[in-house]
Amino acid sequence: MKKMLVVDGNSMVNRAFFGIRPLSTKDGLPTNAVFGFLSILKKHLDALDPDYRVCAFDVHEPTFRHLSYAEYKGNRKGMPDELKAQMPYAKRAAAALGFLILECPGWEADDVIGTVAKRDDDRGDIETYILTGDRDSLQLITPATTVLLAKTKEDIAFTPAVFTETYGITPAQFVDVKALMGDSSDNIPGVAGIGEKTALKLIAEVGSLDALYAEGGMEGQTAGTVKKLEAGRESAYLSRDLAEIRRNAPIGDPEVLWQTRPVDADAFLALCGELEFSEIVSVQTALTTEELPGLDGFTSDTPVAFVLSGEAAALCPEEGKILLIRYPSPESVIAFLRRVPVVVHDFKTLLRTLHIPGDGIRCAFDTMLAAYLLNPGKSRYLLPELAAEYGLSAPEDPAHEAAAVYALWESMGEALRQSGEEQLLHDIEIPLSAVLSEMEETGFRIDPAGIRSYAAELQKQETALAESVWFKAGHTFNINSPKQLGEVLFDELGLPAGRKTKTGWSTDAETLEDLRPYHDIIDDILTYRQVAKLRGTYGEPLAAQADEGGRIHTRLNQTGTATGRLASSDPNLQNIPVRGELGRELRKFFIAEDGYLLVDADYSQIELRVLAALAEDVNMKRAFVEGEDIHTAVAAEVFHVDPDDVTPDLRRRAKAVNFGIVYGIGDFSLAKDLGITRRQAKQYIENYLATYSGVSAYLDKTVEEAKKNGYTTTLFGRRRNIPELKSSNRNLRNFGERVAMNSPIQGTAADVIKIAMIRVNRALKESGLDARLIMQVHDELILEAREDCAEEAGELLVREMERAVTLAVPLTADCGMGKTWLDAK
DNA sequence: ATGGTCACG
DNA sequence: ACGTACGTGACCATT
Repeated sequence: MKKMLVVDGNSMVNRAFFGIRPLSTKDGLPTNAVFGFLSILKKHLDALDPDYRVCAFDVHEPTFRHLSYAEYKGNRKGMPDELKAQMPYAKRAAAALGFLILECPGWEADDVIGTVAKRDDDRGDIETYILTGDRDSLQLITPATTVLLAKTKEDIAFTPAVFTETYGITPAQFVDVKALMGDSSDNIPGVAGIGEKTALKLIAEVGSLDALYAEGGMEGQTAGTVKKLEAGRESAYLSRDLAEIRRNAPIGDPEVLWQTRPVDADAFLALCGELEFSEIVSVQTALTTEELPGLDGFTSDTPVAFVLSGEAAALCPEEGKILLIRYPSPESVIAFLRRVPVVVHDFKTLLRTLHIPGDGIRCAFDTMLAAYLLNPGKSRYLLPELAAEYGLSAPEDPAHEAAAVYALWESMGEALRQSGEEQLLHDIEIPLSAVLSEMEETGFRIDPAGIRSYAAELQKQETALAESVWFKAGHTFNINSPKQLGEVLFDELGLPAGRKTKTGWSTDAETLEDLRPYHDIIDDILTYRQVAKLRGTYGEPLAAQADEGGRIHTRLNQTGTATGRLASSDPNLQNIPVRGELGRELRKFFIAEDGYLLVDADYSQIELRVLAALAEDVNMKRAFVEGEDIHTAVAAEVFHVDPDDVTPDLRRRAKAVNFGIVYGIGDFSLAKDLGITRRQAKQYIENYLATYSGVSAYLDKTVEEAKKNGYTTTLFGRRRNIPELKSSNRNLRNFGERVAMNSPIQGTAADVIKIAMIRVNRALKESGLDARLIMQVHDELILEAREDCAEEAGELLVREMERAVTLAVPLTADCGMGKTWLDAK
């Protein structure tokens, strides 16, 4: 759906005139109405971001088609000269902001607006928003037309539901109410003696003016009311004609309404100059020339707090000085960013908004990334909330946001020095944010048609499986509902129930696996689940998110995890199936551009290598230095066998132990994972910790320090607060201990690949190879490289990943390439 | 909005 | 006696 904003120009300029204290240029030209009108337009453009913009004006002073000029003058004061003088400027202002100006001689602005709204409604694919201060327009409300009624304090958005809630009638009935109650300001007589209350009550009860005046329509009304109605019948019908907004004004070619009009920065600038809106003009000039007038001592190496929001940019070069630029052209913003270092909140989004790479743009500080480093446990890092945390008042417009960013820069910079994370911000997170912006912008090509046919095949299987399940259950039910599924399995079929969840019996795959021997419905349910998951999560939704070029642009969230990892969303490309046969097929549809190849490299055992390095465990380091297979080496040690005698099963067990160590092991979970007794699991762990005593000592030390400090740190100083360690709840405390063991390992690995990404990106640009980074999956990086560059790009990729940091153990990366993600891995 | 389930590292 | 491996995001059903 497209959106259109239709503004009642006279009504809004009028409100601005009376609502804003007098202003004028030094020559005496009044400007307050234009200034206020601009603010109103800007506010609504920001809030609504409409595709089409129309502003209707009365051609002359409001006239009333049933009154002579003398009568009109008698009832309404003329427009003050101070307001009249501003009308041409108001029209120029609206035009500069991309509004189509509509004026229709002999027709009121209301009629023009009604006509526009009707044409939008007839087209059927436009949401229309009418901005006016005049309640008459409420009759124009439809499901697709909302009236934004301007009030002194706030606007009310009248949809049909809101209108009916407020008045007890439908928008279409409003004219009939007006016919009865009249409107003195519009010289609509109505029925003498009938006011708003009675009129609303009558129409709500009877339905319409016609019904009221029909045979028996006044039954049940008081004698007095009936008498007034009878006497005012003719006046009522005349009033209805007057009150009804006409929707056939000659406004010309309808297509003209549905054209998008860019903001005309030059015209806007010229207008602001004439009206001496100096604040706006001086800064606008600053962005388009080499100088920033009015900023003493401003050099181009001193960072300025910068906020780009909607259709305004704001600067704060020093405390107490804020500058607002309305509607700067993207070119001028980009030129500015190339000249002056900036302090921002969310650098990546700034780059994405402007669709530019980060090269040549100096980001001196990012308050969002700083806030994340100081406390990575939060779910969001919104500027107003951050400001509140640091005792600043809530910024309500871009200019004050810039002021808040500036103030936060000072206090957070200090906090970051205190926590030792300053380097992390400047050397890793900020440079990385520019890399992520480019990756998001580039996207990952998929084969939407391929995915759709894959999804259609899954759909067939899903339907067949559901029917089989229903047949075996004896009736249909929603297999996707754990509640209904539980009832079928455990109540009706009498299968033995296992674990409980908060809401009922568990039906997860692990539980169902144990039930396989009892009933052949289980097999179908498990397969159904698998197929439904693939179709529902990775089928149609993924295909639908591709752009015209077949590329999907995931969001790589840099502040989404407590450990320092990235998170991918909309869609999540970090959990595309790979483990299962059927799911892995999906990777065939993740492809390279024609003439290009995907180059995929992943770190080998990065978390265990990081653990060996952090723990300085000689035994484990030796295994990696000598290039041993770590799971085999651990199996040999823990199970006391010769490395040559390690069977695949022993290796599998050792692998599970290794995972357990990284996650903060417990014998219970290891036992469950391996299907062995708790006693045996305990023995495995003891053997492990005895063999790798450095790891054992390291984990103890890490937990101890975390308890003392309240946080853990990675090799590069990234912190994670762990308040759970102080909990009186033992489960929570245990959880805190596991987190303390895991976070430095997972977090350091995250630091390493982030450094690698920055290096890979830089090296690729310097090499001149036609290759670009397109995805990261925690220990894996994916490039898209032109076929003749792929080999070299792959070598570069592996080299930069392996050399990203120097640890006490070597880092190795394995590389593959192919047309599809499946082939490349 | 929350919980259950399941996809990934 | 108790609960029980780290980190994510999407979908569906239910409230």
